[in-house]
Amino acid sequence: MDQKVISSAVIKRLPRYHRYLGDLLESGIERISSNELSEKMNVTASQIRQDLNNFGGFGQQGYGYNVEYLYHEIAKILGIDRENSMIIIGGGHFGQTLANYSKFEQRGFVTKAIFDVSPERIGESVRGIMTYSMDELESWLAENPVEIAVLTIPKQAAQEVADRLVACGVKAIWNFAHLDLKVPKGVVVENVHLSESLMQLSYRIAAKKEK
Amino acid sequence: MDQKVISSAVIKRLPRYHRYLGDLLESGIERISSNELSEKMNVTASQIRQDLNNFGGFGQQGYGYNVEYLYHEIAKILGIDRENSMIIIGGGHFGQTLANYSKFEQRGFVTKAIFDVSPERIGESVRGIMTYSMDELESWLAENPVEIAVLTIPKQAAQEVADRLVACGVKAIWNFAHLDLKVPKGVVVENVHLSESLMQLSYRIAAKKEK
DNA sequence: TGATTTTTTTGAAAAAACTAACAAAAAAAG
DNA sequence: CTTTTTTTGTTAGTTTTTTCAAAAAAATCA
Repeated sequence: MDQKVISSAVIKRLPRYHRYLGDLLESGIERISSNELSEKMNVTASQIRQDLNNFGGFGQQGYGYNVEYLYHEIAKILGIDRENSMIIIGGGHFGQTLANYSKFEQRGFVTKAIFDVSPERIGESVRGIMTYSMDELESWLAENPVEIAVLTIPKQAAQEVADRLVACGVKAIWNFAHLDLKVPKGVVVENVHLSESLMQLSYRIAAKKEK
Repeated sequence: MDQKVISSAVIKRLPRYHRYLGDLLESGIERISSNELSEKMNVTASQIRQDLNNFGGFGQQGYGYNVEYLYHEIAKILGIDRENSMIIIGGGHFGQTLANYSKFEQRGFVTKAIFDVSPERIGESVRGIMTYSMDELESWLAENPVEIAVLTIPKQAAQEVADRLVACGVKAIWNFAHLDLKVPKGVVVENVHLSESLMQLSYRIAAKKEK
């Protein structure tokens, strides 16, 4: 029923609000006004208020926002107030690094398994997370449905694997492969293209030199 | 002299154009019109033409764009037509993974050294890239200036290290630490906040369920 | 209680991003 | 060599996003 579409510009800012509120929470600050927060975060107070009001009124006139409450409300909006289970496809350096990264777990993103094609990796485990053969993908997922599949495989294999994941009912892909995946409507893909990020940095270096 | 400021929305799209042109080049296609490209990339032809025209007229009426020429021109704009040297600060899993990733090298991003605080890592090497002590950072950089420093350290240490890097003349930081770095004007920072990316994915999963 | 603070909410203005349209140039066709 | 077609470069128009302003409401604080 909550049919209003929130612009992606707003969504992108939410995790940052959440982070700052987490920092405030840690330093024991109980309340904050949009004005104070705007100074810390270097955005306008108006934008903070408007962003938050997309989801409801979390503040109180004359008081501001309760840090802990707002922190948890944003977590709810972001869907990180519950467990999100993940599998990692691709047990190479990158996949293992992500499996190793315990910060994700603290946010509720729990990696359940790693899948890989190469026989020597199968059976290995990282922090207790087992590596299975890609052949077992379908049967494993049938028994253990997950929210998110993380793709850390070469782009040549990525589309085919994505198709298999979608066929197994996976509805969200965190894609590190350097291509644009084609998925049916209803499946969400979030891309992390590191080389593109690096190129943007490079552009800004180059652009500065020209001046 | 080239004082026109290009919007970051345009910059973000350039690497993607470059990638598609690279694919076309590999499949031996010599020319392409903005219309054909727009179909492949799922953007409007108008946007492609306008984006490119920010940097000059690379096409020809009645012909379209020469794939190879445009590919190299975009590379020039992005500053990836030359070597960009990097150091990685933080020799943990993530730092090592990035050092291992040879794709960056193919694009001209060459990692020269890794720096770390923990004694057991110092002296280790990844693909011939040596790990040095953080104590050696200043002296090493004095001898070997680099374009880009990659920060893959915990956020607690990140600002202090960034300050040291800036003091050594580093002008660009690729930041994986989960905080907003404060740097003087003239230093560029490109953030990769993986947990924020994951949260955006999580939001989209949660938002879909509500319908 | 009454003055003050600060959000909520609305509306409008300004800026940014995107799309559509078209003249001009080149290529292709006849 | 002329005409038609293609397709860019560029301008104008539209939509989206952001910023700004201000009234109303609610809570705080003295």
